Amino acid sequence: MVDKFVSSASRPFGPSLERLRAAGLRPTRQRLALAKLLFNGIDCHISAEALHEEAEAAGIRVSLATVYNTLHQFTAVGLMREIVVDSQRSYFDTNVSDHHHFFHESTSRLQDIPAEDVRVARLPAPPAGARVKRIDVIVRLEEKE
Amino acid sequence: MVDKFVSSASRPFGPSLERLRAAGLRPTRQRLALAKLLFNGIDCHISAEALHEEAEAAGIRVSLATVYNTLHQFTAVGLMREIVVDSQRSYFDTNVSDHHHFFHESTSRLQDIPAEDVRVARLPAPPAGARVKRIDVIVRLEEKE
DNA sequence: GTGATTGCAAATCTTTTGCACTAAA
DNA sequence: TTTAGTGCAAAAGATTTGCAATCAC
Repeated sequence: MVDKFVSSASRPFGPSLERLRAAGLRPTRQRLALAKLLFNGIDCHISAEALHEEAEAAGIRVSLATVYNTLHQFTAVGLMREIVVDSQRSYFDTNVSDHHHFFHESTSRLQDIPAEDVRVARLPAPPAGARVKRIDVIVRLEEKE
Repeated sequence: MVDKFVSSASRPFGPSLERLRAAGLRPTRQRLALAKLLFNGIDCHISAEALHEEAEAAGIRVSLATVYNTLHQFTAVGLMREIVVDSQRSYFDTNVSDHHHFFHESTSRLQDIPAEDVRVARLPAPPAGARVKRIDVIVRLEEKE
């Protein structure tokens, strides 16, 4: 088995492999396959169930438990982040840069709002002993009539 | 906001009964008891499970299913609102005025931020066909050091 | 009385866990 | 070989549902 890819010129598995290696995650078949689905250059917001279905549709054999594990691992190492908009289901976002979201409640679809497009001003100081970890702005949308 | 207690002398069941009637909800024993726990003048953020425990501690006999029903009914008629901060558990807020939240992740505790203390500026226009239903700002806090 | 409301237990749904098995290093 | 990672099925929580019993009006 080839265990070293010396140059980026020959990347039979694409950049996903290096991405996982750089994050300290062992590049297993399942992680590589999911990474390829997720980090294809298009920012995506997805639930575990949806990713599992997408994987099956792509002919990738992964268990749902592994999809959950993988999404949480990717989140833990900063490759993704979790978005909390629905108390029944978790969504994960491949865009880890500072930004916010529109949430279409009727379709449960998420859409990015660049950080520059929102200014959160005059925020009171956090209570003593606490530090701001992140500010989430969720603009909930409903259908117009 | 506190003027509801002014003429409580003439209201044998307190303001809860009228509050329910005004909302078009039949004032059953369970709804009245939960309303009294919830609308005591202090804004509170609570989960269904926690309210159920609080009710039991107060000697009120209510099933958890009824607590869920009641919280959703109160929310539907505008007496409360749901706050989504944790994908595993729902929180309900007795403060239905426009405001935002600090969320202490280590303790799962919520704290109000008055609307005046946050300015969300330069928000892009919502996509066509959609209307802004609400803007939620959640300031996630972690413990310092 | 009549229809709304409740309790209870079972069902559902999402997410996690335990453990034997497989695969990366 | 050695240990991390995986699948599977079962478990765990949170929430909902179905239906007979009960309550408000």
